[in-house]
Amino acid sequence: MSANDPLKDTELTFLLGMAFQLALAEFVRRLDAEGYDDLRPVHGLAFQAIGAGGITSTELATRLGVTKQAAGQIVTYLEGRGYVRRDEHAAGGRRRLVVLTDQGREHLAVAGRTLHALERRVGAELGEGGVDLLREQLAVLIRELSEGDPPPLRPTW
Amino acid sequence: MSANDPLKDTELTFLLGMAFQLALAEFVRRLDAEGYDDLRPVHGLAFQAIGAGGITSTELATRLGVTKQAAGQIVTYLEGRGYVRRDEHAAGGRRRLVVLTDQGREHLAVAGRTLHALERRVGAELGEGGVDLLREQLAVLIRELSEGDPPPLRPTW
DNA sequence: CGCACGAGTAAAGCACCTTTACTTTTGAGC
DNA sequence: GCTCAAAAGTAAAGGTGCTTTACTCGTGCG
Repeated sequence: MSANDPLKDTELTFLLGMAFQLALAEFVRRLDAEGYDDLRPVHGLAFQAIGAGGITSTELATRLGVTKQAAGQIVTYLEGRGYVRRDEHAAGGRRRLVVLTDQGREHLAVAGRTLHALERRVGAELGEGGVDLLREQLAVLIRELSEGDPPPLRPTW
Repeated sequence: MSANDPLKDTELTFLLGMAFQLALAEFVRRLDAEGYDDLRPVHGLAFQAIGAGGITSTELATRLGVTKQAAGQIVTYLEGRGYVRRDEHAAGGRRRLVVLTDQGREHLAVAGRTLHALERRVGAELGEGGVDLLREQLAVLIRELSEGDPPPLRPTW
């Protein structure tokens, strides 16, 4: 019943954790190999959140589920590395719009390709429905537990 | 295509992360409500790893993917709280066998019930195949990315 | 009986986030 | 126009929890 497959006895919550950490570790490992060894996992989330349109530090903080000071530190780090820039914000005020530099956009593209390659690799092993079915199931779970808007993806437990 | 459902545009890796963190947060929230507010997520993993048979600190360290010092600190904390005990180890040496106390076993039982309730709640929302299909897909993903034995579930990214 | 090895412990270091406290800019109400 | 609350951002210290470095203890092998 169990001796031959420890995963059978592992709680769903922990299966999710293992799957996440393995996927993330593989993602970071590949990026390291591409020369992005100055970026931590949380930076990947930041890049996704900044995206094409830019974002304010405070909004980034919300998306990452951390304080705005922490978000500010992350932005400063990425700025120092040349991945992002603090521009004027159209809405004025004290606001600054954090946008990707060319280098940042390039990284985002590489990260996207890497994640998609990973997804394809996993999809090839999944049975019928493939990765789309898994995605849909995860979406159902997320909607059920978050009761509405997508939750922040915090860098620590 | 996307404006109405941000999850559609979210990378699989990050969906896994959100699902994991939501499930874990709900788990901890329920345990808090039951009076276990002295326990952090990593302790849940420790309880699972110690289980019925006990474990050594070093083995626990491996399972959690941390140093043995960190594992020792966790054990000391749980010991101080009355959840575990350091017994003699049958194999002798400097080894100590970390085992659950009655209080620890009770917590493990409560945690198990809580996780199963969570799993049922999610399962009710999932379509055909239900939670078993999701578990199997996650197992496939984990086996693919870990190439063999189940990976540690580290407390930080 | 000497010694390497593995378990465990101790203490300092450090990474990364939070807390507390402040400044700057805007806009709404009187 | 002036006041002031609200929100963005910044600064600096604090804290948690892990790692690093370095050690001790017990065993078994030669």
